[in-house]
Amino acid sequence: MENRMRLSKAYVPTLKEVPAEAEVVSHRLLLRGGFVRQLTRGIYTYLPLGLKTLNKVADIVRQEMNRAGAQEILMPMVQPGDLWAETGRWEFYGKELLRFKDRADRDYCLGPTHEEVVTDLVRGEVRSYRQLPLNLYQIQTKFRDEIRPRFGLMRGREFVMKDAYSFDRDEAGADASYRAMYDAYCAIFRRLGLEFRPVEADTGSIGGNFSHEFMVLADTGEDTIATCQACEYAANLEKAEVVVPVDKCDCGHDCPAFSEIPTPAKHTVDELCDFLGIEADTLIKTLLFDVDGAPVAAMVRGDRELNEIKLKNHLHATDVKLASPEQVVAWTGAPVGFAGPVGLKAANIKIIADRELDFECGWFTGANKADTHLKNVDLRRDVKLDAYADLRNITEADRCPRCGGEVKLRKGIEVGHVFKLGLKYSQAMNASFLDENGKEQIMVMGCYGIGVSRIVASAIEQNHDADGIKFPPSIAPYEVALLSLAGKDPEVAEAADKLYAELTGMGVEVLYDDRDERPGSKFKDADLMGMPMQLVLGGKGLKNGIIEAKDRRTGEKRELKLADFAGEFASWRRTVRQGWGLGVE
RNA sequence: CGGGAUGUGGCUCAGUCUGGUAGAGCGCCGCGUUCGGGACGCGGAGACCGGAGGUUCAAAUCCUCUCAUCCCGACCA
Repeated sequence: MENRMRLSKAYVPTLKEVPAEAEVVSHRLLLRGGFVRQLTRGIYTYLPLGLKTLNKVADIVRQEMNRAGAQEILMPMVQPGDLWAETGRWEFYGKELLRFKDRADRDYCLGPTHEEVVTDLVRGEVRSYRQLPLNLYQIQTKFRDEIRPRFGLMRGREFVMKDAYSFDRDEAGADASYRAMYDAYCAIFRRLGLEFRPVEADTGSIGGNFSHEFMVLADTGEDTIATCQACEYAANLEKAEVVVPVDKCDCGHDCPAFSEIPTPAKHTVDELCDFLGIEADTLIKTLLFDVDGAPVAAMVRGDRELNEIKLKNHLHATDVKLASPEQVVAWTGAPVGFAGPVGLKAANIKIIADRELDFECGWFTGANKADTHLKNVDLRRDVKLDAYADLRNITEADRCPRCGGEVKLRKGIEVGHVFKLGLKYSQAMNASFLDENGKEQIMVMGCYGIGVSRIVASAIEQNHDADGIKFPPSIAPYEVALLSLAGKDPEVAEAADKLYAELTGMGVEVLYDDRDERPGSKFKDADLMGMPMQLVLGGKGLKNGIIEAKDRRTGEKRELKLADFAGEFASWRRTVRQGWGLGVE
């Protein structure tokens, strides 16, 4: 890879003003810094600087994947429809799958992921247990016709992804493959210089015992993760288990019989609390769901958030959606806002309560009657429940499910996901092999994704300031920005040229701002583009035999002696990299 | 898919309500003066105002349709 560039000759169109279409920070800075340009919604061109960074991320991913024993391949982006029919996904994948026909009217799609293609590849070639395990990966452009692409590179329709697929002879082998990928991912994100957390994640429709997401921590992230302050536990909010202290109940379940209270037009928890002068944690909210076509009432305390994923998993359901107002009327006999567990109308409606509701009584609930609620409800006494379950989101007031430590909620951006596929695809597509006994076995699969282009965006979301990007040294397009403030002074220009040559000779990647611009523009552009180290050579400095060095991350400046440039630079470089948690490579 | 908003030189915007034939700043080209945190002067190039149709003597402006882009939502009773 070319490791240097003169800015005077480079296609790096920086923008002084913020393009109107960009809302989030990474998108704005990528446009302003001349890294990308948008072609159409969710689809971007990578300009030289953007591509440089993208490739650096890809290289780190590639090196660690290879180190972990995976082998790189490149599969086609265009895939035949009948392959997708084999796994049933031609039917189920939905509109994210961009479909089209060729001249012979055959069905094709643009690959949003490659389980079908890779399984087809492997089933054709692998016959014996001796050929397993196998881990194949690629770094490739994916296309998903997202409902709503947004945030620039963060959620594009076309994006670069590393996807790996492992094939093992049995569960134990699959576990080992999974572990190897988990470790490789940790190594990757450490080398990228990003603050990240592997978190336990919901396995979604794929199923399987466990799955981890790799989250880059950033306040602008769309995901919420719960992390323990004491142990290693971290989980996606949708997965994080809530532990209820069992000694909490001291009410004796001896409250008086429930009775109706009039609550005219009080539909929401807030309205009800204001009206009755009570706290939200003394009432139960009852949410009605259409679960695979059947009615379900789910209850959580008034101040809690119901977690739909937990509900879905508890019921082993495939489709959970909030009931429509019509369904609510049909099932409860009351308009929306007055549902409660006592006397629910719908036949065979399932009633599920969050676990913590078991430890108190005297609840306020809806009465299944317009403008009416109940007080003094005791779930044990008054309701026939189908189950208690962990249904709500964890909060910072809860304790770690592993060690009881303090839990903090943080925002993150999902940049990697590892999970076990089991037999889902290998069975559907008959990817089998013969074991030692000559017996046919189905391969056990795993799949492992990293959003390469999303990493670029999330690195910026995590590391920026008002002036621009602060790239970690490992993925900055160039490690050093060398600014020549020569003006008309040929001596400075000459000295800067020499430094440029010297640095590249030392194997340092340099972006050399040799443009005929005023110093202010160069400073602004350098800060914007985010190279971690800035070297500024001006007339005064040259006279005094020094060059100014600025750490973009901290803003800290120091002066390096030109007489011992190589030595002083090397030591400064070490300092800067250490600040990023990186060694010298 | 529902809601909201916006399309005017490369970029950011004004002009639209109240029709009269297009403006500013930045950027770009030339010359000169400048040169350590986005300089200044003079001269210049660049837009059939997203597209189509309509109303009108006359449309960036009014009407209809359409295309594109952005934001919010598509779960908390």
